[in-house]
Amino acid sequence: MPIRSTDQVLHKAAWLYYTHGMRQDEVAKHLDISRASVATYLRRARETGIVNIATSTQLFADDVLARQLEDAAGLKAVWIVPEDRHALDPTAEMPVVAAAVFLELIGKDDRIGVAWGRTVYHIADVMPFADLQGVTVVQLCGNLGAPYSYRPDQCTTEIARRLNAQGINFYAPLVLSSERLAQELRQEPVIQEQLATIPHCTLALYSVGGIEADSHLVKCGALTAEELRVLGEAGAAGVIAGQVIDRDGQLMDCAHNRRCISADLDSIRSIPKRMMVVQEDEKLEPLVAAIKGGFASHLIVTASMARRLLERLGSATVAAKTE
Amino acid sequence: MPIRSTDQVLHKAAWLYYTHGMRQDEVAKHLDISRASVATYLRRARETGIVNIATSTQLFADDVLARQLEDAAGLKAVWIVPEDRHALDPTAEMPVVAAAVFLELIGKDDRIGVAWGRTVYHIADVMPFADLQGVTVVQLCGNLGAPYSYRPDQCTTEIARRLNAQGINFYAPLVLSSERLAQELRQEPVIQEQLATIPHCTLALYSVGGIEADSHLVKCGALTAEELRVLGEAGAAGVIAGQVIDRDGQLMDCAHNRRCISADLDSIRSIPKRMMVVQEDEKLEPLVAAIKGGFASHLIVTASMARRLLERLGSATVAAKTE
DNA sequence: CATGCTGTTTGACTTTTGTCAGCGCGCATG
DNA sequence: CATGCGCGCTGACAAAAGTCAAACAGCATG
Repeated sequence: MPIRSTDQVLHKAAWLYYTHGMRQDEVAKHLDISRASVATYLRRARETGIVNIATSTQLFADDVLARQLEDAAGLKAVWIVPEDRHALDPTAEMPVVAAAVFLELIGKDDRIGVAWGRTVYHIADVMPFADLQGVTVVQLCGNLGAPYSYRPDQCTTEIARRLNAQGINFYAPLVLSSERLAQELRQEPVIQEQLATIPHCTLALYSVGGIEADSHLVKCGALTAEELRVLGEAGAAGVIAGQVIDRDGQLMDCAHNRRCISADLDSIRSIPKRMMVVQEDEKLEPLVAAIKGGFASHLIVTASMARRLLERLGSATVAAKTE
Repeated sequence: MPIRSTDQVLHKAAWLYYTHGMRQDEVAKHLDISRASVATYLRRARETGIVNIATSTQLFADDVLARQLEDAAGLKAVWIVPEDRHALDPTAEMPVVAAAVFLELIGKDDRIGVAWGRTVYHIADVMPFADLQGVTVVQLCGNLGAPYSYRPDQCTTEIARRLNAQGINFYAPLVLSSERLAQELRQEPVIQEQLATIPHCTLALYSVGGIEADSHLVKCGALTAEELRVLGEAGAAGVIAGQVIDRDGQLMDCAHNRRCISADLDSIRSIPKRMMVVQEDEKLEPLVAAIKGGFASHLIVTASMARRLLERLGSATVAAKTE
């Protein structure tokens, strides 16, 4: 991206207006341009992330339910998207909340792992622009197209672009047709090096996939509905970064997983902040598995999902809580 | 601070207006209140930090001088406050820049050490309000009043208040009249525990003090001008968190330091992000000492100071030069 | 139970900001 | 060297946001 001479004046206008609280006409006088130009500059500054306007996500974290869920599931923080009738559409709201929380969780010079799926795609789509030079966004899983979404590499790239951060992709398919080929590809230095950096991430962003016939993996052609059904009978409960996990959140020992090029599950688990976002009501069981598997430290769900999850976990970990 | 019922509606108004981009009258309709109230709420939301409007400090980091200084002094990042005639008053500007940079450097759940001095006081004074629950602000040095400034504990408290963070103080004088008493006080559990948490800080904010007759320590009565003059002759070059350091940034072996209750210098050095802000033109030598001593990783200075520092460090590889 | 105090809400008014057609300048092109 | 094209700047107007006095509600107090 070329450095435009206007960037400097954009910055300066934004600084005087937002940080010093000058009025637009004062800024205009100071910079010796028309006020109309100042207005234009300020809009551009907001659009490009030179100026960042963030609303605290406290609103969504301020909930007894959130506290209870944190305790019951051993999570670091939970955000709840309300669903009462005069609230906004929760499905549309969730990615917005997720994007805001995500931005709050990012620190300077963080390395962030981004996985893939419908949810992540929607989050990328509403991600505000910011000026986070020094941040690196890395791709957590191999590539695969889907009718309605970006590919994983595009997802990573889009988020990096909006944050003005560095995006690091790797170009391998998510699934290969043979285990041998997958193994060999994983050994390739260019792939191996990339995967080796994942444990250095400080933050991960993903959802958990379901294992129904219309799940993301099936829609994208990574697996057939039939294959997934069989896996389900064998104990599969959800999908993390393209890999199938069982009800305890452990990697399934199956052909699909062996043919997959993606972040190693233990690497993901070792990332300090693991931000999981779940939109769909049907994903209770996958989410339970993901939590058991240690894939979430920060969780964003709807109120109804939170209640069901709490109930589900309450009976699962009866011994853990008193009072 | 009591939780007011209005906080919730404040949050909601801010969310709809800033995150969803609704107009004030739309928000008013949505919340069933008058537009004038929405305007009031939004101002309060900004004032209390529920909404955070931050301008990238890139403007001040985008400078060849900054890059050169980073290389020459081995610093992680440098911000330069310009001094050209049609810029704002650099003395007034520096604390504003420092506060903005400081906010950018803070991550969720960080522990921040704050020292004391005129500069830190000015920074606290222009610190924007933010909603950083989870952040902890700790006091780096013992207490001492000064005519024009807060005490160290008030400085810490003020910054914590503005960030909506937790402030942790310790109540001991900065200097005691006898070394024995200082030593005994340092052993006190309540003090010792506090000092022990300092190496867990992720970010420190301070300046470096000078050793002239009108330096901060003298003005506050911690030392007489004469005592400081003698220390200067013995090789003192600056002051870090109340403690006198020599030209290499090492703790001076002197009575004052032994009578001081403050963060151990090695603890300070072990903090990953050490943000040093220097306003005064006369502080070149103290700053050189502080940099040699490893007390800065992030530096904020004026353009002229940056130039002099660069020159000084260029020839610094030779021997120390007295003036 | 009236009284004064404090803090919130609102309608009406003022100020500030957003927008957009049109102008002017630089630059490539015939 | 004239011509036309693209782009950024501006003036004037419309829209939105800020402000304030007055009304009001809650609450402690004489």
